[in-house]
Amino acid sequence: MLSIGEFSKLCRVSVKTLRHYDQIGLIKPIHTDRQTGYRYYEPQQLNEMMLILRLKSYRFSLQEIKLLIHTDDSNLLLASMREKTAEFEEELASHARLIEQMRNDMEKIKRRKPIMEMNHIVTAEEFRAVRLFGVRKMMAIAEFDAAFQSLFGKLFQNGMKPAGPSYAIYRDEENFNHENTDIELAVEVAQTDEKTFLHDPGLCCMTVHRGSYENLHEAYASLGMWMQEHGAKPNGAPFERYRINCEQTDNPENYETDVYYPIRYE
Amino acid sequence: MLSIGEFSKLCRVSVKTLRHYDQIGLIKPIHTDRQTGYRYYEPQQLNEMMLILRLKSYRFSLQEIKLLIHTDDSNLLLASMREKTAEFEEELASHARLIEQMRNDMEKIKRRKPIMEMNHIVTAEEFRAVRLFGVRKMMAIAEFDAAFQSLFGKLFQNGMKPAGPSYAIYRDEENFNHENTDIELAVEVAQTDEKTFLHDPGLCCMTVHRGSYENLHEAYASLGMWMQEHGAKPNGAPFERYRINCEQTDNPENYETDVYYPIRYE
DNA sequence: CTTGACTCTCCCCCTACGGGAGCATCTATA
DNA sequence: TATAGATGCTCCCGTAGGGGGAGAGTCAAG
Repeated sequence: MLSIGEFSKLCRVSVKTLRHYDQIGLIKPIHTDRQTGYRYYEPQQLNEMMLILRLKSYRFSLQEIKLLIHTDDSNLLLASMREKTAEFEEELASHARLIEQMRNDMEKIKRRKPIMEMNHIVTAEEFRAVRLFGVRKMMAIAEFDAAFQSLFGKLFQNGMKPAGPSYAIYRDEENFNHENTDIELAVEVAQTDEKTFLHDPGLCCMTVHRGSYENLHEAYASLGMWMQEHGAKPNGAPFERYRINCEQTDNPENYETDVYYPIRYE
Repeated sequence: MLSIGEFSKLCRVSVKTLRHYDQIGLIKPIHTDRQTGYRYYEPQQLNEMMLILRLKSYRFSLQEIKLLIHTDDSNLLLASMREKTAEFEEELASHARLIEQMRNDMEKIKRRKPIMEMNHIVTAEEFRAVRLFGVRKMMAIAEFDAAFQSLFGKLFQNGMKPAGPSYAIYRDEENFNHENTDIELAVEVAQTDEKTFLHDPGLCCMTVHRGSYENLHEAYASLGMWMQEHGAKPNGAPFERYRINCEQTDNPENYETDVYYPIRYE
């Protein structure tokens, strides 16, 4: 039997953390004195603790770890780990891009140039109406991939085929919210039936965004500045057209996205 | 002049976030109505907001960003960014190692083997006393690199030379604490003067840990299990000897660290 | 039997916001 | 111009993963 302090030293985890893990039921001491509340651990629990630490290093949340170690379903563990490795690999790529961008920015700083120079070219145009098939729901930007998958599934179920690029329309006229926005994902189709709709926002300002989606807000900022300069006012739901995306290229640096904002003049 | 909602849509940042940034003084609206408290932004502030978002994507905290954008010292910005890129690169490498380990673990799961198998070989030995030159202070594990730099600086200032590997001695006999532990970093020397001390912990159990330091706690857990099995009790400050570290190899997978825990028998 | 080390619970703190209540204000339309 | 509905305000609470510290109780060695 080890006191919490001894156990703490052997597993290199702070006493605070051990008490926290006890509280949330992640790892409870073998014995807790009813009178004094003192926690006593067994050396065997070091193994369990090491597993917890390893899963933590894999970025599982404590709740996830709790689930994973208290079940015997090795398939669940396997599936979760596959998911995490995929996340890590994704992050590996995005970190590499980020480092590249940081080097770029540092060069700019050395040359006394501002990091952020809005170099999006903005134009105004009457948007040529398109016929779209879409799904609309509350979602986060991170769910786009899955939502597009499901969209294409439904598309084929309905016997349709894509006839052009896909779109995201930001229907949310209220607060913009990163985690829970009212978004319609859609794709151009040739058919005209009751499951499709005509997307006809009218006069828009637009710009082309090249590169990964991480800097997409800069396109919106450019549109905002342009509207200010030209006395235009927002007029409806902005939308994005993914002209070159993961379907066309593996390298996010080559993505091309058209960003549109419907406008009106007072 | 843009209301907070309009500004929010143009910079793709939630209203909540904008109010938060106002509150902490990161970006304040150009005009705030004294009567109503309504916030009004200028489109020019989109530029500032984009800079904030970019720095945020570089993992600066909001406080750091506040400092960086409200100073004109481009050297500070440059230095901070260099630091961050270094961090990202470090993370890139550690992520790659992590992915490798996850693949390994997944293989083990598929073969129905437990992920954590304590395969450290533990032995007991009388530690051969060594003469060390060290600095002792409260620090975090993350500060080791810098602290060792400073240690070697002092070493040379005192006209000494390293005569063996370096050590970390965990003096903290109280709570183990990740962020603030009482640690003595030291290096073997040949001289015997009042600035050096004899490190003579006596009987110890020890094990060799191979690989990066991320899994070092497993070595401690192994020592803990061994002590349990052999009826030994902890007896003083545990310490690590870095036999093969970044000085000898570039690949953390090849690191070799001796982990010692002084013991006594009751 | 004392003393110092250890442990307990409880409460507040951190980051970077999100949710929601309750109320005020703005603006487009009738 | 009246009014409804959209938008805005402040205030309070919650999150994850603990850290810091107060105040009180407990354990073990001399």
